[in-house]
Amino acid sequence: MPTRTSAIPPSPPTQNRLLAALPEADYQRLLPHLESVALPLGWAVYESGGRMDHVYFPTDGIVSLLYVMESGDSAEIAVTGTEGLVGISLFMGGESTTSRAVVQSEGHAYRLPARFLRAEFERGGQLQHLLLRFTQALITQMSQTAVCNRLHAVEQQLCRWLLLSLDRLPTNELLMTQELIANMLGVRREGVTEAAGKLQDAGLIHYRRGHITVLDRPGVEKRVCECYAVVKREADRLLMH
Amino acid sequence: MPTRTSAIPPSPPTQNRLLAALPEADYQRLLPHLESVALPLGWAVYESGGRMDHVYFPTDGIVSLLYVMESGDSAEIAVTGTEGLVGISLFMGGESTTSRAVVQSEGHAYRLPARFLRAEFERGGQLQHLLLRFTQALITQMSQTAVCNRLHAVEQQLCRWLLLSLDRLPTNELLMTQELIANMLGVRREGVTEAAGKLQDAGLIHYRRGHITVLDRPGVEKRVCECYAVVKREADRLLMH
DNA sequence: TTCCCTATGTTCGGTACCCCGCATATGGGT
DNA sequence: ACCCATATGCGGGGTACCGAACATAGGGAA
Repeated sequence: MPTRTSAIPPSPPTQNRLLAALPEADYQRLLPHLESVALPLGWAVYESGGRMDHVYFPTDGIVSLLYVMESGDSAEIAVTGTEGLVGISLFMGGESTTSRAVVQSEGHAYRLPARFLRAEFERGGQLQHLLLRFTQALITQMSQTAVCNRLHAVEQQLCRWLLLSLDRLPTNELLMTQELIANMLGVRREGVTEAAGKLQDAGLIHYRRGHITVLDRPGVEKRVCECYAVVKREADRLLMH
Repeated sequence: MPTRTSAIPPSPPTQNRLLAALPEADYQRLLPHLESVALPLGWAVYESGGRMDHVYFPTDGIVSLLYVMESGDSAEIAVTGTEGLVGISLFMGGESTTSRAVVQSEGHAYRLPARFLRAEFERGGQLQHLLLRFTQALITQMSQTAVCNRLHAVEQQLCRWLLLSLDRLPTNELLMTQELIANMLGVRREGVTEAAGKLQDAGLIHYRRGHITVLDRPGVEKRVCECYAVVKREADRLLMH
């Protein structure tokens, strides 16, 4: 998994919005320490409770934060793409988290050694500011996931998931099986099949064996619960630079 | 609601574990700016999206963070007591959050003006460190709430809720109606009645009109899902001073 | 003490989702 | 071009929870 090279070519660090928002001086200080890495589909950027040596700033692709129960059941907690980073516990002070980070859509990232990030964070400037605001956006996403999991139907959650994914991709096509989506949403695969079938019947999406294409985004937005808008609006507010 | 004084007498600031963990110099600097306030049952410490002027460090009582949907349905996202504070968005940089903070069990807090907290946070010392570690513990709690809401039965969630509340109270008795618990858990009141009935039949708890007493805590711990232990362990790890 | 508000108990039908098993078919690899 | 791993479709039976409506009873206020 880690050796295979990705089909998508690497991008400059500034394609990550956090890195792009840094003042030039800060950016130049980080630059020599940024290492380009591929994010192959399915790769676990970090495991639950595991030691973390780097933070990852994606320049494309999507990383899911999810929790895996003892039983093997899992559920997604939040997603990150180019708007953020993976590894907040390194500057939050915990060194590890209870969740797992898995590449949901392949891409690339620039990674920074933990001690270096911490040193920069301690300076307390714009980088710290940006990282904390991103963390708050992530908190909003987690909160809304909790609420949505409790109160909304699978079909609405699928819509939310599709839109959150689309927001982090250059195309309107996702490479993703219904089985994997089920793992993310924490429901049975058949539940996803049924919900996706309804959306397809309504002409909103089209899917075939591991590919999902959103044909009518406004239509999906009409079916999604308010959770999507809450997360989106808050992310825009907090990450607007 | 805000004018009624609480039945419980105030406590020194150091009864809040974050304040107690501060180095003496930092604590002395904060002390003149700490203002004692009552946390009456049901009071909204802050509203969703509302302006926040203070952070609150509880010395007793419990504050719930919850989200209220457009429909009026609500669900709890996390709880805080003496181990933490209410108002993380003030130092995270967002100034407001999408959730609401409500006093679930009456008590007291010391509050600190926002600008003062920010100034102290910018110093980057132990206070910053403590606040960020607490925030990560809160993130763990939110994540686990999301997972638990998706995968576990109401009875298990009730057990989790009872234990998280007990951990923040000096007694084993909660003043709380089933209706309010239902709002927290995001389920119908009848669902709580049924789950609580089972626990009472098993001799684990006893309840009467707005009072719940946990008689057999180990018994409740045997019925709870793993979510409680995950949250507890992570909180202990992160907040151990 | 009495009254009445409100917390709790109970029931009924409906539905969304689960669990299990198996059928079908797609499309990448050889 | 073929094969086969695997993605998707479909069914039946079960259960947990919902929604609404109503009965009962506890206990604070007068």
